Amino acid sequence: MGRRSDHSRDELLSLALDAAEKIVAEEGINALTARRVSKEIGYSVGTIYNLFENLDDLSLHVKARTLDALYAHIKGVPKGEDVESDFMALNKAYFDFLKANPNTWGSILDREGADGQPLPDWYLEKVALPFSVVQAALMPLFGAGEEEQAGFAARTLWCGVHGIAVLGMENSLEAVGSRDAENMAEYLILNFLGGLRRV
Amino acid sequence: MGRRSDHSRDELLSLALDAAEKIVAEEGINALTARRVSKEIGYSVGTIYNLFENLDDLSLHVKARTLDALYAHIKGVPKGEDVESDFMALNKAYFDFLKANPNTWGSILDREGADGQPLPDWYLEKVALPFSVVQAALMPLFGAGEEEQAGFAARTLWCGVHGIAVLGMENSLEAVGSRDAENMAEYLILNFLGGLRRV
DNA sequence: ACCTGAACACCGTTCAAGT
DNA sequence: ACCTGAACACCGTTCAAGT
Repeated sequence: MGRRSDHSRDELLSLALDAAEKIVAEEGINALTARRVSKEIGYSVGTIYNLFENLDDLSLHVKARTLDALYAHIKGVPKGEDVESDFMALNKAYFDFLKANPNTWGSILDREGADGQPLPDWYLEKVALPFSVVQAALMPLFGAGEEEQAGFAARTLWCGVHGIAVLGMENSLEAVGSRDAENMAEYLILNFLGGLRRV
Repeated sequence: MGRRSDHSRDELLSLALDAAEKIVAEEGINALTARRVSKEIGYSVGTIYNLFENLDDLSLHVKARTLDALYAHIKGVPKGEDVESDFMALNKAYFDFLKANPNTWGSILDREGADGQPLPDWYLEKVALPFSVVQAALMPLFGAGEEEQAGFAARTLWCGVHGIAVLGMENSLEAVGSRDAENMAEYLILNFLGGLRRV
């Protein structure tokens, strides 16, 4: 036994997260186990617990990577004058991302505190970033100084889109009578924007 | 060992589902295990597999009970002339139900086919019932013969509300900057209805 | 015909023991 | 200081053996 020093702590973290990300991408979140990751990187189980608090912590870091990738993917979406078209572009970028990462997505925003623990701050900040993109796209419908209201609208709208996306990417939208989640999301967005414009 | 005939098959099903429902209500879906249920009803693990295909099947039956209860809870909500107030009442009934059954709710509409299996028909029918209530409440905004379009709108809107509810009932709406899921749902509904009226 | 429980192949997590 | 792997207390699922 004993130290190996084959890898620095940072390298080990990278190795473990790469392996975990791959497992989730290929086989879904349920295939992610500490033992499996340890085997994949050629270290013992104990080492995983040296790197992460527990399995929840490990999976939180995998999700954080996905949030980073999502933010990178949507923040560059070009914007024009027309709020409606901007949102359609945003919606498309969002669904493109989900389709490219169906397993990795899934339960990103879902329950974390299986143990009732609140989510750590560094994670909450990552969750907030994609919402800030939506908020920015919504600002043309709000006056200067109404950022807070726009933020509320952004969270409302995108939680709704997320609900549709989650039910759509998993198979249960069939349960609900449609397989076209992306169209439903567009319909939700357009009517929501219509309602905002109506005032 | 051998048969005991203490209970008929139907009684056994009832006992098992009652026990399972209680476990989920008190400790969440993750506490539901075949061994635990068997212990609770005083039979061996094997008997659980005599009653249900597997743990997924058991949990699907628990969720089905929850859907029955939800439908019973919202189908009697009184309706007036005003679509907006009808929907506020519906929204309140929905959230009252979720608050009363936080653990039991959770992942009702979520991923079933962990194994990739499609959901069974008897379950899909139970999922559809609550949506039919929403569709009915939406009909004043649609012409006669537009049932299908109203159905699409109902699924869109309520998937959105569900998304907000799921993120709100679990703790992750804090991740999103608000703890008032019910208000967000109302805001989503009112603007969506506003958009529909705008045509 | 039903019910049991040992058996198999897994888990998450800990921690004494090694280098 | 790091890494190991046996140990503990669990899992889901199966199926020969009992009544």
